[in-house]
Amino acid sequence: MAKYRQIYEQLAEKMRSGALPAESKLPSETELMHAFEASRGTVRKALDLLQEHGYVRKHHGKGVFVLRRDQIEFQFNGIVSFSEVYASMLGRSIQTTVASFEEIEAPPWLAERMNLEPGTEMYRIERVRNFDGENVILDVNYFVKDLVPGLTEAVAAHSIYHYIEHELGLQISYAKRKIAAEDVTALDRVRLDLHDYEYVIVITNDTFLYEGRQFEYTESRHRLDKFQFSDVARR
Amino acid sequence: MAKYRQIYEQLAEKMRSGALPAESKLPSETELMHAFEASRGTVRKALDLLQEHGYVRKHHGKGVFVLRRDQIEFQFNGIVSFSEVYASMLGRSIQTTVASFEEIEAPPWLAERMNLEPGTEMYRIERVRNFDGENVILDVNYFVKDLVPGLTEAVAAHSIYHYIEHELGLQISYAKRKIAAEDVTALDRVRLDLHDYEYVIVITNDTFLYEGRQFEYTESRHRLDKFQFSDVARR
DNA sequence: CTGTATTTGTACGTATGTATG
DNA sequence: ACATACATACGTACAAATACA
Repeated sequence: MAKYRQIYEQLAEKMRSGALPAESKLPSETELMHAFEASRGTVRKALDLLQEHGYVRKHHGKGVFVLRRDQIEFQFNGIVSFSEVYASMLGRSIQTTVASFEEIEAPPWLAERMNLEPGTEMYRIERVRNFDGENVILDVNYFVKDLVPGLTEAVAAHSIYHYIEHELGLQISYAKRKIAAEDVTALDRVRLDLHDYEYVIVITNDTFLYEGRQFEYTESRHRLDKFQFSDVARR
Repeated sequence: MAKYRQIYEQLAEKMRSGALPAESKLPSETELMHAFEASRGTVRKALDLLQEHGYVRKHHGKGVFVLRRDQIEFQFNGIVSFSEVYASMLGRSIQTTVASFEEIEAPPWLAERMNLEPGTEMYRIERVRNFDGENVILDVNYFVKDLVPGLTEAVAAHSIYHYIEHELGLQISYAKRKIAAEDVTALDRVRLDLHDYEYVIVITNDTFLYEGRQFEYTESRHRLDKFQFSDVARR
């Protein structure tokens, strides 16, 4: 692992364990240089990463300060699937059914979007989230088969992310999300209890591994009235 | 402005204008060094920023490639005000008009939400964003007068965040945001060109100063078809 | 398949600027 | 005025991934 990542990990671990408590000031860059036997640029790169990930805040001329932990954890929620976050927010349970589970070759639009070879083998999964007796969310997942081998319908019914991280031991790095309203499609009408709604809120999700390779593309399609998203942003 | 930011701006502008089209490869770091008369580290810092903001994707050993970038997009990495997001999007006509500017006492629902004394003095501002000749976004801002003194209609027409940070020197710390669809209100019908849309996407925003005091509550109401939100979630 | 050139990634060292106390 | 701490910028060297002859 790169040196600046090692420094990042060690400092992050100290913050999580409480050895570096919230509100406290980190040692200066010069001190960290000596402590880790690294150049200042390398130390700075680790600190930049910590700030980007919400662990610390740098103040020109003052120092680097540890942020409160609750905000960090909130950030962690961000990468988990929306339906799960949504469920925990409402304190109710959502029932998931796997509506479709296929192995396909990547269609051209997806291959281009994910920067894959045409014809790459993929899993395509449709899952419906039922809340209070109504189907309100449709998740369509595409996974690269090579990167996420051994996916089954049983896993899909449980938690795919848990499988990826704990069973396969893959490290998820980041996800790009986009939220927008779209016209209802024929598939939406089949899978969801739409009533008279003509639009759905669509969350597209491109998820990347630590090495920067994209292993997933997902569309999460929500009925308008059952959609809610919240987060905390920092300067 | 820092040199790496200038390089960032110039490259970003070329991508927005199409001089550097999507999918194309940027000149190598060495070429950019000579073109901008900068060191490689400086060029790299600009490229890192471009990647962080979703303009490009760097590929080890291959090069740096321009990503697709469609319609109106909210780049929500951190707290960003409207004019900051769209300042860069010149060439597409976006105009802001202040539709209403009042000094009021905090209504009960707001006092409770912001944890204020009943009757706290506030500014209430309505601003309409016109995109390609249509009014598509309505912002309703509430500011605590004591914390943001001297706000005027002229400031509101320009950039309130710029005023708060640079003129008043206040430190914004974090913002809680929520996004949901809501029924169109009478006010929406007055201010926006809604066509037949019966719903708007509403982003509510509670913004806090560094000491933890809330100074702002804002509702940003978007016409369905002109709403897009994107961000990057990291582990 | 093999070496070579190209391109980005990491790391180090140094110098100077800017904000804070 | 002075010291401290972070920000920017330059230069150099080597490693790692990729492309190509």
